[in-house]
Amino acid sequence: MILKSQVEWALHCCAILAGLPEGRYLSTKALAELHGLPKEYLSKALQSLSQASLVDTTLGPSGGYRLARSPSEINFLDIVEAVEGKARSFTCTNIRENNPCRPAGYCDSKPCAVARVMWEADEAWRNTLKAVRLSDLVGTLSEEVPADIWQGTFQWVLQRAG
Amino acid sequence: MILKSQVEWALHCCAILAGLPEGRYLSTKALAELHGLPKEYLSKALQSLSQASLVDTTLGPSGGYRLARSPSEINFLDIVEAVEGKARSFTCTNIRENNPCRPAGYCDSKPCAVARVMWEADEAWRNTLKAVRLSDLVGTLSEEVPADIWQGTFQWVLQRAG
DNA sequence: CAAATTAAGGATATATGTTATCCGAAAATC
DNA sequence: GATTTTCGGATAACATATATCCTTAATTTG
Repeated sequence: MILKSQVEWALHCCAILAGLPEGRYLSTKALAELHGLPKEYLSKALQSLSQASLVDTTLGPSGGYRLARSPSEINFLDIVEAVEGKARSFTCTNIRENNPCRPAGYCDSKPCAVARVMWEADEAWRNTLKAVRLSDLVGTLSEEVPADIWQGTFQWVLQRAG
Repeated sequence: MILKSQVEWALHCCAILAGLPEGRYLSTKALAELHGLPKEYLSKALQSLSQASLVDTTLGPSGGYRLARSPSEINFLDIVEAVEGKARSFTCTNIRENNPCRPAGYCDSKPCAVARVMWEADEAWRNTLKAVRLSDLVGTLSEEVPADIWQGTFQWVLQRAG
């Protein structure tokens, strides 16, 4: 059970977009350069964010991406689900139905007890992600990343933001 | 991020083994028939349980698998990790190191803030699984599965247990 | 208006992982 | 000695993840 690397990419890109001044856009090219990622493939992750309405886009030179909402209104789960999908990590194939001792046509009233536990764990995972906002991440980063790197990065970004 | 179907299989098999009388073994063949699963491939899942010391095995006719510990001493996480591995679902590739604004040779004091959140969610998932014991599952099943199916199944099993 | 730049999306290729099957070896039972 | 079992290795089919390339349409810049 492994998340796509695109999840990591999308989270880091959103952290950068969160620090972008109002009304400005940052291109795939700049985001790819900043993180050392393959531009064309990173583009797919950003398209996922766009389809999930987490970011706005605009075309042409000076075009690119910006957050569609305030960083305090976007949480980790939003971003993870945009890239990874909303499907649960455990899928129940109802193998209890294959039990040769079951009467033909018997119908279960509840979902399988095994699946219920696995889904509960899945929900705990999602709730943890939902509880952390993008603004929290930015707060942590601005505290932990040395000031010169932090400021230098956004200076670098602003030179490339349309 | 999707768990292998072997996780589902292993959990259901353990639930059956939990109901096996002291000292008796159940074969891959019987477990595969009971759940309608490919015998050879199910065997791999059971081998994982064996390598994790969750089950004991014995060879020859009347051989097979039994739990190595009491059902109250085995939890969901034990079984899931035996099949799926203990690796975290999110792997941090440290893309912050690719930031062109970082001074050469700069070393981070803490793991990436993005990774820490993802790992926290992973731990919440694991803690939920750890909190549910195999004995809890058996308790739920014995309440919810109609008595005739429940008893019929273990009668079927006992005819095949060595 | 023309040229350059951008996001979006389709097509394709490669690598990796999951799902499965088959076989041989060693051990236990009968 | 014949049968049954677990265990491990080898292999193949299939799905998914990763990555690249190309076309199209929209937008900005000159």
